[in-house]
Amino acid sequence: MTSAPRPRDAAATRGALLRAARELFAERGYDGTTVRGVADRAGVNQALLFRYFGNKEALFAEAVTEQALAPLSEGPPETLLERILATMFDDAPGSAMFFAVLRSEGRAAEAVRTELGTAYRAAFAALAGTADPVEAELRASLLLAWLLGLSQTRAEIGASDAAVVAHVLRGARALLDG
Amino acid sequence: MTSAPRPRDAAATRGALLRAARELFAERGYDGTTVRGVADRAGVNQALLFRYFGNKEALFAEAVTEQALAPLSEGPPETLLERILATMFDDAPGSAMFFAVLRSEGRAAEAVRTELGTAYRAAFAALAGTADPVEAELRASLLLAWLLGLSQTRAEIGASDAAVVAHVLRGARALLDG
DNA sequence: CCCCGTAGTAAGCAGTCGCTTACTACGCAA
DNA sequence: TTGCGTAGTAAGCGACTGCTTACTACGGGG
Repeated sequence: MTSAPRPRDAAATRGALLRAARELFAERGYDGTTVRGVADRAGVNQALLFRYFGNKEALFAEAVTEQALAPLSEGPPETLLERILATMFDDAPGSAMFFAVLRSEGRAAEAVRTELGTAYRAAFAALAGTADPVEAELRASLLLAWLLGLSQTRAEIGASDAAVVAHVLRGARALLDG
Repeated sequence: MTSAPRPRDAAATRGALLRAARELFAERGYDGTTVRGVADRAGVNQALLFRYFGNKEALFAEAVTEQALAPLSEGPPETLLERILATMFDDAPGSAMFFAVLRSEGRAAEAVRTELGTAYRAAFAALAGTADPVEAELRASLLLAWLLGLSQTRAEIGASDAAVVAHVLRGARALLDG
């Protein structure tokens, strides 16, 4: 019952590891994700994970950063919030990547976290209805906090996704406009 | 350099463990807190922690539940939000107990988390400006999510606490009133 | 055909986790 | 004074963590 060895395809193996890592990091955050878990889900020997990525932290950065930044450049800034909310209530594996990063505590994921946080804060600040940049950034920070909290309590909100999205959109608009 | 043995005072030892546990759980959440860390901070042998509380989960429940529910009965409902925000930006150790609970992931802390979440959701729902109970609970859930997110990103919000509190109070009012 | 770079594997190391066990020693009651 | 319940201690168990090492075996270039 010993499984057949993996085909010798380094690129495919790397890709499988990245995909598995995205799913698990999104699901459980940094600390809650295990390198053994990633390797198992990818069907890849654990040692290969370290050969290709060096360590868990580097795997996290590579697996997560690009995809988490994607919504920023995937459409017009005015629809950023809608698109984020859509991925948040999307059940596709690894879709809520952005939130997995923010949720990941510990020093390990901190670099990625501040990078992401800064980028999104700037994007939201640009949407704020004020000329004062300090005020704009504050409003953006508050919105970011809200999104983070929503992503974490989403399972316990006993309302339809559509209703939640509608409320959040309205509240966010009010928040950004002061 | 062996330290003197602890005086034989079970109640004091138990109390020291509870205090240390509250500080660490508030600081690092459930998973991030170690029973060894709690025992060390309390200056108590690790085995005593298990004698008095059974296991980590029971220690968490006993240390945290009562204190986290305190704001609900400490003043009039209309000032609940103000009081929560005050403790959130209070630097006293273990003051943000409520948020430590919500932040703690994993099945272990789940019982306490849902208990707390339910209680606070009900309290906020009662403050909502709508007769529809479903709508009220939805607004309460969204507010709860916001508070959770704020407690986690508070360190990265580069504005004065007073400004944040003012914004949140205003936003929360708008959210609850629809 | 053989050699060697490299993809893949199996096993295990050191450290940490929650938790347990076996023990010492204090202090009150008989 | 002796006995016993219990507060406190030291050590370690098994499981799990991130990571490493020593190895096998595939496959293209000389």
